[in-house]
Amino acid sequence: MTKALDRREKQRADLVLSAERMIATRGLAGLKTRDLAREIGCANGAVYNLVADVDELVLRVGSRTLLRLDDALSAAVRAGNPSPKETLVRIAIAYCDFAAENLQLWRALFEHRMETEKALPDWSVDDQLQLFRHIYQPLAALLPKRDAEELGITARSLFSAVHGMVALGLEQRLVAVPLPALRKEIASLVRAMIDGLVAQAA
Amino acid sequence: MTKALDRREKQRADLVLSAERMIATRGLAGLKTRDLAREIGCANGAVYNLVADVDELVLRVGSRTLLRLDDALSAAVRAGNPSPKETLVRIAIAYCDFAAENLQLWRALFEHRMETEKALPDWSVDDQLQLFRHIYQPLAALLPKRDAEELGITARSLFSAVHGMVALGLEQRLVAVPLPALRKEIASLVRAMIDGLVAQAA
DNA sequence: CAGCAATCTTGAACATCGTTCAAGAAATAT
DNA sequence: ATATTTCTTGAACGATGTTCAAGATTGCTG
Repeated sequence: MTKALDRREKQRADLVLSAERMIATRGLAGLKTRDLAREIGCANGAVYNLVADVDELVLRVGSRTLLRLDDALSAAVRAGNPSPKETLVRIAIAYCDFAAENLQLWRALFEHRMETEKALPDWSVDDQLQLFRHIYQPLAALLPKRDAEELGITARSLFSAVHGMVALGLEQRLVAVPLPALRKEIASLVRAMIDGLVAQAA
Repeated sequence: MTKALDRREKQRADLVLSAERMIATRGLAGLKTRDLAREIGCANGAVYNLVADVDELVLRVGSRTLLRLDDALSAAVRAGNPSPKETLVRIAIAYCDFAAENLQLWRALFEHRMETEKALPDWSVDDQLQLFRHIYQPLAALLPKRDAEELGITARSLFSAVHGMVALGLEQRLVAVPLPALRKEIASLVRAMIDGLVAQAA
């Protein structure tokens, strides 16, 4: 009994890893159930014994990506002991670097939710909310007058603004921005946003 | 001779309009060639006499959306005669409002480019570059020391940041942000960015 | 260990797409 | 009026996500 379930569990893990590799190399659109089945050595129909549908699979891969992103941001904060302002700049740069290094997986995070209207499972929502905590703490130090709710909103806005710069910056279609230039732009605008916010608060 | 070409031209326009309606009501994923053919009264294969593929169709719809967006931003700038700073805030709010009012069509603008790897036709790229000019002028007034290239980069960064706030803010999945609250957040952060940029320049 | 029941796995089949193309219809030229 | 060119049609193709009845496997019991 447990033997069979263990095997299922292991095969499910294989499936998620295969899906992750496939998205990383061919993009979200390149994820095909038949190819996955071949890679993990089962019939294409068997994929649906491990996972309800591809949506769940993409969500599971997304969860892993968010976890690695969280690690990357944590590492950026941990290095050295800079001012709150420079910590926020580091987080922004780390976000940019992570997106650049994990381009397809990072894109899948945002491309996918657009397609489906189904509600996200709780574990997936939790993953996402965790990201803001990196921003919250340094922001609280910079804006001591703001209450928790205001800080939460501002943290989300800051994150969104940086996300936008990274998203459009890495979109090579329009104007190809070299990565170092993008990093500089982001650092500069993050500093401006913080300076502006602090000045407004005074 | 011209008779047939005229009819083609008219049917092509019908096709684009039908596609626009379909994207607006059902989203980009709800765009189906067979439904389009039925709506404009032709065989499904005939769609490919009017347009090379759905990509081109989506791009044509996108061009119309960008044109309307441009109009909306122009109108926002024209109203009253505010300071450069408040002009930039108005542009940001107008962008947010346009996205909210044209949610599916606006999303299609960014969802689509992610899927295809083909190079965009020139007319489509031109449309996009035009948007930055609204931001460029007030920014130049605020940052007289910067040269044209720096201003262009900063204008793009500002646009990207606002885009990010709108994109994640209208994504109802995570935390539902009421539109008025989103508008306030955007106005506040845009003012902060501008204040910060001006202070840095001094 | 044998036999039975429950469960899992399989791969063929289904529905839905975008896209193509040979054949027939229509328009134009002679 | 006829011939030639052009356009239109809708059936067919190849992919793809998903389902499901039938067969294989596993786990339990005497």
